[in-house]
Amino acid sequence: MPEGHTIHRLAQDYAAAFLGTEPQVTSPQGKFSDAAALLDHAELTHTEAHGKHLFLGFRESTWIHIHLGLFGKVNFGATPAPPPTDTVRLRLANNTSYVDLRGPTTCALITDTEKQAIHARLGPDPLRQDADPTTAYTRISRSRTTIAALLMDQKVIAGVGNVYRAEVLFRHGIDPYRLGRDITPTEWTALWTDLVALMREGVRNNRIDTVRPEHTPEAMGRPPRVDDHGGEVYVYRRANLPCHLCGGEIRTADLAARNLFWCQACQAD
DNA sequence: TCCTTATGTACAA
DNA sequence: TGTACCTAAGGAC
Repeated sequence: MPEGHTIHRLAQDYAAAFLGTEPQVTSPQGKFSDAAALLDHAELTHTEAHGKHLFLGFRESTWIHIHLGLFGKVNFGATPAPPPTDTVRLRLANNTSYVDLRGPTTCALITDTEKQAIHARLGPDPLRQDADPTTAYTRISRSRTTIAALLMDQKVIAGVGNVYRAEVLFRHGIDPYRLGRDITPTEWTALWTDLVALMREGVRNNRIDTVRPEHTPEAMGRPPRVDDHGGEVYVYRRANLPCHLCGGEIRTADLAARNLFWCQACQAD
């Protein structure tokens, strides 16, 4: 489930299992073998996330840059580690834990300078202490692009993906096709504040829940969710189903090659 | 067994 | 805007 909350959770989980230890580093699949050999039994000294980018720091100087893309998955376990399957790009293993990375879009050895360049091209991340939401609003308020597209643009704001995009716009009654320049400062403050809260909860629970307590299935007297993405949501992947609030049909459309979901009645300008 | 789909991004034209 | 890339699960046959 790779949106920003997943990556921040992974940074915590990698740290909990491996920080301060000198794990065996291997690439059973082979695509990362050379780099793995360089880091084998080096101390893991840092883990960090910015948006959907994960950084594992070794020996205070060298980083593994990981981006899960759409398909990447990470699996932690206790030793003894089972024999790796042939899709494991990266495995760390110490005396107590192992972790396997499969299918990442990026898994590369980078320097501190290269890492700085990645931070520089990413927008503020609601899950980071150093995030400044006004830099995002500066871009949004000048843009003729839709707010739905802007929220997915990692240069504008880092870590929001298709689920948080759809859900936060619903929670604030904002039409996804509204242009960035028509989003008021008040609306942006509310969106950002809500993203901080939702994504923090996402890290804590390792899943995305966006439905307010008063709108849960129990509170509304409707059947529990049937979707399998893991959390309780208002509109994401609920095309043609009734809106939890107004009963209208949830709409879906293609926007920049991604599926957009929204309730036309609840999200009118 | 094949086909579709997915919470993402980069690059070519 | 289209396409390529990486993997695995679920559903249609």
